[in-house]
Amino acid sequence: MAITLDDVAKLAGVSRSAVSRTFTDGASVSLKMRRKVEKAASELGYSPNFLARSLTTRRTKLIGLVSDNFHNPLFLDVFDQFTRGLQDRGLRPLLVNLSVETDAESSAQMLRQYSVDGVIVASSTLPPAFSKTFRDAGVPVVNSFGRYSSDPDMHIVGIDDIECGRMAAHELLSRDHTNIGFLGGPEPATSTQDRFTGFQNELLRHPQAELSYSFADAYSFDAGRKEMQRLLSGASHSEAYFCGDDVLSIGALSAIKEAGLNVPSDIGVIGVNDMQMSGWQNINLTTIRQPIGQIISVSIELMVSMLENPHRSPEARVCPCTVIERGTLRAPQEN
Amino acid sequence: MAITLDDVAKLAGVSRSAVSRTFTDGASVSLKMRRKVEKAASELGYSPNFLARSLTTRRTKLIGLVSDNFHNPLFLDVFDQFTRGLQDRGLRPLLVNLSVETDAESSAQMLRQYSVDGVIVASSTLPPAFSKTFRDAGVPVVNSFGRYSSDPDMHIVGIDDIECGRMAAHELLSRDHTNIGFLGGPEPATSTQDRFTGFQNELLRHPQAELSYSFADAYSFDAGRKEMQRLLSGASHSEAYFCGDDVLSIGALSAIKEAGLNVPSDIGVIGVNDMQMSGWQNINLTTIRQPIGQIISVSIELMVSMLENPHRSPEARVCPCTVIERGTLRAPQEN
DNA sequence: AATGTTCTCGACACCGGTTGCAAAAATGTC
DNA sequence: GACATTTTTGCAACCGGTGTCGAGAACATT
Repeated sequence: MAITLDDVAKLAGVSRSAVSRTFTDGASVSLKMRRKVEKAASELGYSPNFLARSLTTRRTKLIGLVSDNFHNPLFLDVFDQFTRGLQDRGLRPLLVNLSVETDAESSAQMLRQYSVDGVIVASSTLPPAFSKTFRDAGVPVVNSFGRYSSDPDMHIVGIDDIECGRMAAHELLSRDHTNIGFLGGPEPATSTQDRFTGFQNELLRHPQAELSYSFADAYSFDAGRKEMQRLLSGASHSEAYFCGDDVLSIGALSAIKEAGLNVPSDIGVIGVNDMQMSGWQNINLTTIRQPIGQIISVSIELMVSMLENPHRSPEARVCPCTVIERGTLRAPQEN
Repeated sequence: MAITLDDVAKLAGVSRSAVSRTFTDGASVSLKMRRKVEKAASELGYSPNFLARSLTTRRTKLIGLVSDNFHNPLFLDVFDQFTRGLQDRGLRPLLVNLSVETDAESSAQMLRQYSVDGVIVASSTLPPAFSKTFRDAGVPVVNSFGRYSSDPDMHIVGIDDIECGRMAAHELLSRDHTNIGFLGGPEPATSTQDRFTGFQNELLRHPQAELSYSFADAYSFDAGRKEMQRLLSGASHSEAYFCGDDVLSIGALSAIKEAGLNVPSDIGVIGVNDMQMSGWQNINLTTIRQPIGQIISVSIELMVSMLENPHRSPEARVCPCTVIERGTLRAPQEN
């Protein structure tokens, strides 16, 4: 069924090499030859087999795209932008879903068996050990949405979660809130820990502020709602909350409304991410934007540069967050 | 860097074929030989190169997963389930994003260049011509979320949109609504047309019902909100709307609330899809569930069976929708 | 016209595997 | 123990390409 190099060579009456050359750029072929081959090729509808080619070139243009975030609406955008960005550069995403308890180790091996040129790990929760598997196997890897380190042992692109926590604290303080809550994501996640650290540090500089904190057990609507329900049913709750992420915030907002309380007059909420939905008028969440577009384009840029120079030394790139002021936090106090 | 068959053969002191055989199941190797090879292989950390293998076996286990729905939150679930389902069967999804004006034709060619074993087109909006490219090239293809046909020329899995429209009409009628609106998705989409047809047909059977209709220009929150705003600003609006999909419905709900109207007492809304978010307590959308889990597992099942028997004749499988009663439609009338 | 350069092309070995075939080894039978 | 039968093994060709190398063609130089 499939048309091969030989078929074209035969039809054009030239050598196999000649055909190969007209299809690899930078090869020396005369115009006459190229014409002849191209004519034969288009007659037969030939196009080269990438996989066979990869055997000798050692380049597949396949990039493993690994994630375990298939439940956070933010990641639909992430996948959209990654796939488009990779496609634009002629790279092909081989998608790996590590959501469920798939064996990470075997996924890593599988990606190597497919000779991927590189791997992008898009997750804030996958253990660094996973990414290191690839680095150790000599496969370029960049960890997107990973934890910043001043001395990274692989490429990392993400935000500064400590700074992010600090920003949130600053926003709440600037609105004269003193009784402040932290409703974090899953406690073991480094992003949760770092955001808490930054948040707490900033509050400590303001002795009038009182901090209470707790954690949801997932980044999900239900987890946010459940935890906020728990908080509201207690003896007292804080005036304003920094929630671990937008989807958690939206769950919390739902619980607040159900309890008959008003946002932002009774309780304020600020989230993180600024996913699409947060801007919807019926949600209108004040949040800290994680610049996913930038994170992704930087990740791809790093990947591409590693493909050219695999021994590029690891870099950690941090992308700046910005506060998106909407309707779930009262207006800042005038001074 | 990479360890090859030869390395293992040399270390084990056996032939290349012997090594190959121990790694392809169903091959005849003695236990002794297998042990020897496995020992050498694990010492070197060898695992076979799938791509090289595919050259002779003509099987890559690569499945092209093509979609243009990277903005509908429903599809995060879709990707989650597709990737997991494929992985579970040892297949690897090569993701293709056709959201933007990427040339569909060239994407199809690229997938063939990567020798994918099959292609799953997950979209209700991509033209059938695209899927046919693969069929004509002899590549198994299944069109998920495609339009039902009684005499399909390729595998199609989806819902019966006409029936879906009918169900929506039935629900609205059973609540004694007479002044009824259809707020459809993009007009050219076959799903929009079919749902409208079914909806209209059912209403025609009830002469007291009055139908007005219009279309949003995308399946998006903004489009739904904008269109509902337009409807509400007009001279009169309907009592209840069947919206083309959930995200459209949520946009419409937002507009309704902004206009100071109450759901479901002033206006009722019913959507289609039942995505995660529709069940969130602060949205609580009454909707017609599209059984995506079933659609996906059937799609994968069909794909797998085509891999075994490529000339299986095309089937159209329709999965049943169900009404999910929540809070955006008033209670049915008692009889 | 003779010589030197630069291009272009084909032969051939290779990439990392699989597989048909025949020889060799193991097993069964009497 | 001799022979037939089955199983296991290695050889070599092949999958669809790439890339090096040397020969010959084309062109330039004197």
